[in-house]
Amino acid sequence: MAFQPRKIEKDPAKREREVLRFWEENRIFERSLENTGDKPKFVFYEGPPTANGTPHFAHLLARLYKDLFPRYKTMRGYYVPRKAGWDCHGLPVEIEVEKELGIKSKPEILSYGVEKFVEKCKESVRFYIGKWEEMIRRMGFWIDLEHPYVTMTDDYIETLWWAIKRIHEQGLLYRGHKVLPYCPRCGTPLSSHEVAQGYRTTADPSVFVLMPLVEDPEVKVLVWTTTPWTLPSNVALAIDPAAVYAEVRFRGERLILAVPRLQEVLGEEAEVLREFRGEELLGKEYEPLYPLVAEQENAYRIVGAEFVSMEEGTGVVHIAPAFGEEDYQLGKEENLPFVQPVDLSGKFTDAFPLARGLFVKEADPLILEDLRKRGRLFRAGTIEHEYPFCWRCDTPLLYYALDSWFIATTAKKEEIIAENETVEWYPEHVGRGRFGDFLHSMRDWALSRDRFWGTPLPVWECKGCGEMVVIGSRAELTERAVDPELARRVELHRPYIDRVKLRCDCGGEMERVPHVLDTWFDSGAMHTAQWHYPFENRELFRENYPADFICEGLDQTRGWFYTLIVTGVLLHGKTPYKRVLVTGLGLDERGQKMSKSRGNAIDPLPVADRYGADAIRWYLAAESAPWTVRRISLEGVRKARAGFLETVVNCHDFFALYAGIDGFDPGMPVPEERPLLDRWLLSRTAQAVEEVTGYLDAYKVVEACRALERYVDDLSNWYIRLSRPRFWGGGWTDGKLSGYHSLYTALKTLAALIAPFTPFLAEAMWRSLRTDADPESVHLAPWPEAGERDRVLEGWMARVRAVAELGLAARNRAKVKVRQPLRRLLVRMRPGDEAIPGELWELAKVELNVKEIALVEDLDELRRPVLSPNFASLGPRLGPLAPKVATALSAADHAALREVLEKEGKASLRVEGRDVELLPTDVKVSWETAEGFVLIEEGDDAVALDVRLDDELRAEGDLRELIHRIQLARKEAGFEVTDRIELGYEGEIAEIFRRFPERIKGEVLAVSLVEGELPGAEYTVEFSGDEGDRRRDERERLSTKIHGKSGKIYLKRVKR
RNA sequence: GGGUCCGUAGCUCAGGUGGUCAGAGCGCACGCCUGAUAAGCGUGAGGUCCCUGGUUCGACUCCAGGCGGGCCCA
Repeated sequence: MAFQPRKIEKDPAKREREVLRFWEENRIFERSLENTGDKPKFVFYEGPPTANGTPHFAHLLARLYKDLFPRYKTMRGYYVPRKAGWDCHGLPVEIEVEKELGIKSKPEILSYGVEKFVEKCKESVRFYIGKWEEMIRRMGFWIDLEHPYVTMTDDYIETLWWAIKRIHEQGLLYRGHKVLPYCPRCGTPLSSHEVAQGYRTTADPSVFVLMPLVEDPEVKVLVWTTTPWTLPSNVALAIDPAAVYAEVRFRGERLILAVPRLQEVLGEEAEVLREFRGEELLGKEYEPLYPLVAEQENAYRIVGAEFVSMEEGTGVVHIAPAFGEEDYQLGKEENLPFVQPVDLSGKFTDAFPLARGLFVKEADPLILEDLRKRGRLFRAGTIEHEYPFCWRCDTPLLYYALDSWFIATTAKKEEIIAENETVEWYPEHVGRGRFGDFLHSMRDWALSRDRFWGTPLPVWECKGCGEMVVIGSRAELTERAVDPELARRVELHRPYIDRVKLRCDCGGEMERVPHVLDTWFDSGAMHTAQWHYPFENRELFRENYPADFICEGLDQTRGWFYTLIVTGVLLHGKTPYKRVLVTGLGLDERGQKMSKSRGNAIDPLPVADRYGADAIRWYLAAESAPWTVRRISLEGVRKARAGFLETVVNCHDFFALYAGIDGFDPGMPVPEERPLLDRWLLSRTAQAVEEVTGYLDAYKVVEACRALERYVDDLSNWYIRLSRPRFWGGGWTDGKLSGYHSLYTALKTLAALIAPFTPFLAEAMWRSLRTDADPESVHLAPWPEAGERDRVLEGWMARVRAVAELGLAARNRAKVKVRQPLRRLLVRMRPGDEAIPGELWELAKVELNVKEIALVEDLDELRRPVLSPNFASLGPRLGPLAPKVATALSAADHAALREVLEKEGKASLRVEGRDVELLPTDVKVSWETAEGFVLIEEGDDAVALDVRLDDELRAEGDLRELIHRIQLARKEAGFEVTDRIELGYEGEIAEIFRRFPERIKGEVLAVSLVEGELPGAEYTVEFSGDEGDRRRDERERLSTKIHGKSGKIYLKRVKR
């Protein structure tokens, strides 16, 4: 097939859909994996999206890097398998289904039917997986969606069971209590984000009670609480051992409380009897309010705790382990008894007869009244504070110790921390700081949930003897099942699995405990469960553990990053990931966190169709570091396209246009001698390859993007801009051929370099540029090797370009159009300038449209200093003489005076017959450039442009203007760039035609010039308008006079 | 309350180890170019580099404190 580059489709949606179709029809992704199967592995783990909502823009962030690096590594010759994954279980899924069914509590689910409910959950999950797949495909994210791991499959669950059993075998699985915010009406604990939704200000009791010390009942410890109903469950008092406490006399009573609380609680009335440190109180016993714990020597004593606050209460905290997280922890540390006279519906049980059957909050008055009667109530009032309510039913939440299963992660804490030290974190501070800190403050993992849709906890218990067994596989289940046939077939979800009973050694029957697993365990164990290890794929697992690279949002610190490393260390003794790239949060344009519930989520698909997935990808990659908080703006996406992407397309299309016209083929011989401009481009291209490669190896995406932007700018605004004339001429020259080869190499390299970032555009370019010898897809191509650099040439070119820019600035200042040729540009020499070849200066000459560039030692001849008096200095020193000095100064020889001042540090000036000493500070120096020059100085660089015109220059200026107009006319007439024309002219402009007939014919592809009207002209322009007037449209500008000359031209295409 | 990140032109953001680093892109204004052309280029205006101290010959850059914002956790 002949080499045939073609212009790139401008509509991004259309372009990208074509590329998607190409990828699909030719199985490019699959083949990129097949081709690299024997290469070293670069292992990637997919953090599974929770399939309970539609993906939005903020989700793209991590996704982008999860695609970019695998693509890059693949091109670098690694094998990068990418198994997709879906996180299917969990409360969010249940809530989504509850909404759909219009129900909102556990009892309602039970009456709806757990089986039907669970089936609804599956349906919901499948629906959202479809939504995610659509987004992933459209954005060009390559991941194996055909063979994902799906956490709700029996195979996946079986591995999780195996994992639980392994953990149990290490003695790390135990049953305990966890205090959770709990809704007694719904019968379920709430997750933290649910609790956060339900906080509001409410009035609660504010109660002070008296706790007499056993050693001296006249002395009473003062204790404060806002939940009187927890007082019956009190088992201890906590104080801060380091704080100062006091015994005071107050209205005849002797009370103990913390000194910092004294004023607020008791006011001025209290008389301090003595002060002492809290530690003195440790171990003292007190008389309980309600002795629900009999004969327990551990209860009703004073203990120390870190959390005791001096901001509220009395500095003595009432401890009820059943009803507070801190209380519970303290209870465990101090081995306190656990008293829970409240059932799961929030009502007092027989254990507390006084309020039996009453809802706890309703029992408050009863308890207070009882305490008052017994003289134990010191004071009772109310307080307004923030308290959480159930977001579904508005019941006040209770902090309640629930029966729960734990993994003793703290037993492996040091090992986990040590493993984390080996992980490369980007940015580093997340690993050391946020994540490191979190590991140090590790608690045991509360593993179980009282819900329906999750991986069932594989623990069976005997109703008879209480024996417990952990099941680690389906085989084991079948072996012990009362009904092996059922066990062999049963789906491992609730409610199905709960029908499986096991035989107990005692002869009794075992039933499964009702819990399901925290969903984080599901995704956290994906490193193993994705392979259904150890039941299958043992080899695959070994080859793919640990991952070289994972990438997720910062919010996964306590989520996936944590659960992965915990399960990894517990199951395999080693971190499951070597390298983590953390992405920041996605905010909307106003800086609000983007989320479905806020209603500010942006759907990526319409944006992709409007600007292109590439534009979104480039915007996200180039805008700022992965881990920064991003305000996501559609305007930014638009600009990414308008800026970088369009420029790349234009560069390519320029090549495609001319290479097509000339029939260039990459197989053509490369000329021996190549212009310096081309050699520069090749060196510059090598530099770009080096930079982008280096940055990507260091996971510096923004820097890589910036390097690409600089390169494309050089390519477009320097190389192509200067090379255009080479491609215009007909026929083949070495220069033209070399130009095509150079540009071709640059573009093809560029296509490869941008492939990980903007895979669609890269592919479109590659498909246009590839030859039969190249891979079909840029994503099957190897990463470019950096060619040889010529740093000397790079330096020269940088210098020449800087001079050209200064020259253009000078033209700008002089308000002389580039179209008007000028005589010369003077350049103040810098060391090394003399070595720069004329060929390079030639480029600047063309760019600046000057006849000559002259290097000179110094530009001072073209300017002279103007000294003006500095009265701030002269005035104070010379007083009335100052104005006279000023007058004398204006008549002096400024150049000479300045030289003396500079050399001697002072000078003398003749003023009214006597000499006055002048100091450098006495004058201000400004410069006046010689007539006819414009001088521009920037840092050490200086140039002077000679802007004087002579007849010859004017005539050439006229010529250039005329040619420009004729070209405009051709375009207006709708001619093709290759069309040859006949040209007629008349009027004042005729003199230009007569003076430069050949140059005009050559430039505008005219085969003949005719003075006078051209018969059969297709297009006519009359130059008659006033040039001074701006703000005209193109057509009007075209028809103004040419440097004051009017006239008329006629154009006609020549039939081929 | 603890941890952590951030606070630089109207907007989005860059600014290794302290000394032309006060920058880029976009926007705006004004020009230029025009055979890449519903593209391209240049110039300009605009900022107490959050505040206050400190270290230093010198701090946007280091230290301390504060203010404001985000996130995680209590």
